[in-house]
Amino acid sequence: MTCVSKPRVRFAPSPTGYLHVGGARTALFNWLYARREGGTLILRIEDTDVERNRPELVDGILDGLRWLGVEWDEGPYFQSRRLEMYRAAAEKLLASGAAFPCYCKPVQYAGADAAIEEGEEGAEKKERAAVCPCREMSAAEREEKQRQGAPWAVRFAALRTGVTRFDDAVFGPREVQNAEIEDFVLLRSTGLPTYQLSAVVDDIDMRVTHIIRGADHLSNTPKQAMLYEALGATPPVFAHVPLILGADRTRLSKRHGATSVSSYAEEGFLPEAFRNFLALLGWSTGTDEEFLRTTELISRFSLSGVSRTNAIFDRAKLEWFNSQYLQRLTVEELLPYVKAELKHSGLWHEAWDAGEKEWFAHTVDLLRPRTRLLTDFSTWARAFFSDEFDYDAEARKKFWKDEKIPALLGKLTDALDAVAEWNHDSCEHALRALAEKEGVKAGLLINATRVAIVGRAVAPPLFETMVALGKARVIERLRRATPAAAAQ
RNA sequence: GGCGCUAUGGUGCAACGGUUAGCACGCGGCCCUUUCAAGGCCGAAAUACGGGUUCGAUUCCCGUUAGCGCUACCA
Repeated sequence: MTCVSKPRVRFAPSPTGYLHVGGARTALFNWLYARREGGTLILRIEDTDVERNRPELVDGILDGLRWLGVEWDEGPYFQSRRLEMYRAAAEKLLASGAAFPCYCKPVQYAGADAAIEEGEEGAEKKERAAVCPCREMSAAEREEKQRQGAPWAVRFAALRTGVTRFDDAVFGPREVQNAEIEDFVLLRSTGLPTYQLSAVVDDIDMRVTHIIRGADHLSNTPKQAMLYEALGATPPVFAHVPLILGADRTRLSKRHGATSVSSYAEEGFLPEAFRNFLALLGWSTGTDEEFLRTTELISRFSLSGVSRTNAIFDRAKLEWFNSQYLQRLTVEELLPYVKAELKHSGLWHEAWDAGEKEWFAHTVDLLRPRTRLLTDFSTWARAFFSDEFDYDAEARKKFWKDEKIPALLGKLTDALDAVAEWNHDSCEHALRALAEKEGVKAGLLINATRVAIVGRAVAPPLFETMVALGKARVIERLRRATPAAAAQ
């Protein structure tokens, strides 16, 4: 038996924006793989683009990962603090002839294609020869350029013949004609490395064994394979995962609404539900199973189950997963999330963590079958946690329509006030007896009462609601609602 | 433009040469019912197109089309 060393994987975001769902899914796959294989997850911040880099966003990305439950074992490392390494690598390549100094002007790119399509004046995409002219420059010419102090970058001398191969755990063995690969830049004229260089140097230095990343990097992987070769290192296993697209099949962006992980946290999604949903975007167990808790996700995860087709982010399904978790978690598991939600909306009372702990757990349990998002606890279920709530206009219109309602509510108040032992059955008995005596259907009174005590048409079954609220509250709210009903 | 990847209902996934093409979300209907959910049952809905290979193609090969990606001194 050969002893296979534990895999080392990494998630390497660049701080040019928040943590979006695509990055989150990549991070999740890396984490699942590391946990499944008993390996190590490294977090690396790729902040080598001084133009687009926004250091203040790093904390947000870290927070997003923490919320997601993706825990890294090493890092975060910052590429901006490892610049010497990249320079040394570039010099090594320069010395070996695998790279050369380039004095060309940077080619215009940003938005060039789009600008041309829009018929923009003067927009022109400049074509660069696959082989940079500087590559053939004589030593004398170079000296001349150096003496003039011309800015220069380090460019990789891509192989011109033959093929470059690498294996992808998802897409299979790949083979690319070297003639297709251009002389790409390794070190900018500013001395900062490009992605190609810094990623490879770091992955070698950090002994990364599996690179699990978005399929947008698939086309550039041959370049990196060449770099590994030139640097005298063995390439790791590559595993490119399909991209996540918006409903219009284009790459997810701000236009598609919420795309940041933090926005889902704020909207009231449970991290575990989000993980379950995200894991199934581009991966499956190979069976029909879908409801997979995190421990199952970890034990079932495998690179061979990763799909090769881009997936569209379906919010409706995410919401379904959330409602499932809201219902299937144990109350104990759910409580901390509800507590955080109520705290966030200013409805939290410390007593619910002390003397009224049981009441709180019971109420959450009562409410949860009707919740889809955590925020439901502080929006439609507000009346269970606060005396300050309003009467929903639609609900009043629908259930306080009958002119007998105000009188009935008044009589019900008296009947309930007379109830000695406040429980489900005594409340039900009092209400049904009144309905029968008044010759109205119980449903009429039930629905009107629900609106009166919680302000809306949607709530758990009435008598359970009454017990949860307690006698004093119910009586007080009925007295408050009766005139409002009369005004209806 | 060049190079590459992909292609099963509206969406996410199954079926990895032989199934009445399965599951889930969403959608429609019914049941349950005290509102609204949840739950149960039923239903509509797919192998992009054209050629091969094969006794037999969703599955293998080629082409077309479409989508996406890369083609930057972005990552």
